[in-house]
Amino acid sequence: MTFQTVRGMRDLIGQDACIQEFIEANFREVFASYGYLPQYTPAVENFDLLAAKSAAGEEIKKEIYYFKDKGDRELGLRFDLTVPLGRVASSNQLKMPYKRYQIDEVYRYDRPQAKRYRAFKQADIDILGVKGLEAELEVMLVTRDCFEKLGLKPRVVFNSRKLLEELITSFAKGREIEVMRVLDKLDKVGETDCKEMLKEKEIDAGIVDIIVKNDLEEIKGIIGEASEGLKEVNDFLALCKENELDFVEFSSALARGLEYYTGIVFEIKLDEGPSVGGGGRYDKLISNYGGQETAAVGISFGVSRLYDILKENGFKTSMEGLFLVSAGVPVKELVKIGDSLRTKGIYNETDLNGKSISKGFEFAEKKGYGFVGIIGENEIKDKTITIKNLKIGKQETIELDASKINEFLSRKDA
RNA sequence: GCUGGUAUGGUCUAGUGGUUAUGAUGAGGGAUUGUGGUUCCUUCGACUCGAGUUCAAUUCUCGGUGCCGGCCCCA
Repeated sequence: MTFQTVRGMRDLIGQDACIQEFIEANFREVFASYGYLPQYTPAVENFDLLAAKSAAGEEIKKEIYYFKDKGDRELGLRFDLTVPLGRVASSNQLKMPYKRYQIDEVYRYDRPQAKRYRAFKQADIDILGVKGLEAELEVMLVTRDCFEKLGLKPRVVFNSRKLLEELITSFAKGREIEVMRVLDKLDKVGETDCKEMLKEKEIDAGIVDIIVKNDLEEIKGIIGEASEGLKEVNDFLALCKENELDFVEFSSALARGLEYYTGIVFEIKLDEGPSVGGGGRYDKLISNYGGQETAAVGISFGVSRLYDILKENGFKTSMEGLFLVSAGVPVKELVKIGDSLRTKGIYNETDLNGKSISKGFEFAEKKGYGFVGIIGENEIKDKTITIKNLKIGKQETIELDASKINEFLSRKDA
């Protein structure tokens, strides 16, 4: 009898876990370089918080993991990292602007499909207390840096919730949410089906033509020059241009599912597959949770999906440092040498089982080491170490000295 | 929540209404006691679960569950 992971959840083992760590480590570095601080919140929240109207909306409510504890309290697992942040911000006096990142697992009870899991990791950054579009801009800069670190080219499409709402209002007043849902699917189902869906709801399908053209001049003609949403979009486009963020583009079709957004919304895409991140401005969430009215912009990157993509691309992580094998000397001697190297900053792993040299090589290779250090009687006697570069097969016996070893390890070839 | 397909060791796979259910790969141990990803030996390890049909079910039927997709929704 063995046990499986629960539906829609998975283990990451060995090098697979290293790939995810690689993503997270790079993101942390980028976040830190902009002054974001880490934040931890529990996976379990009160159900009321998660289900609050201003947070989830009816659709995602169905996806909340819900349960009662032994004290009959109604609880749920977080479905994103923004709602917990909203709780934190509404119940603490944070120094503004407050910038934090959180890389954590979130849970959604939906049907597992391609790149869709019930437990998945997000890396989320948020800026609280900044009303200007500079917050949105910074979020784009962070996005650029994060994807660059992973060697991926993102495409960010954005829209303004305000603009979209104004536009829809002029076609179908009072049914904004419904129409938004349909338009959001434009990419997927195409123009004709989209119109068909609107006709079924007895809504003027003319809006689809406007959306497809994606022409801001034409939109201006409909919602008027004074439109707040329009200004927002134009200003943000100008900012992106100034900063050479050419991966950011306007799309009047983008809506996004979560209901807390109030301004600019983003979605991050790659050439293929579902989106790998998204976010936007949500200036009302914190006050809806009983806090002060607080401007807020955030974005989250889908770590689990990015993991899938790196994995599909054949990405491999490698082990830093050396794997130490013994050529006839007791393992405890190796442990001592390894220990002293480590205090000098050289990462190393000792073959604790003291297997044969050939087994040691095989093990090191499979685990992803680039170098094997061999210690035998000669090396002990001369205070040296023989290091072999596994990739090119060359080896050298050098002094047991941190700088000499580092020099060898940093040599790429020859 | 709706819907299609599928289910054999960790992974990939052969096969069958009836003896001990293939093969590969993998993992553990060993053969070569200072040089790897080669070879050889050895060990470990599977018919998704339940009900039904049947003398007999891994095999056929139905249902549950998982997995792979599509819709809804979404990172």
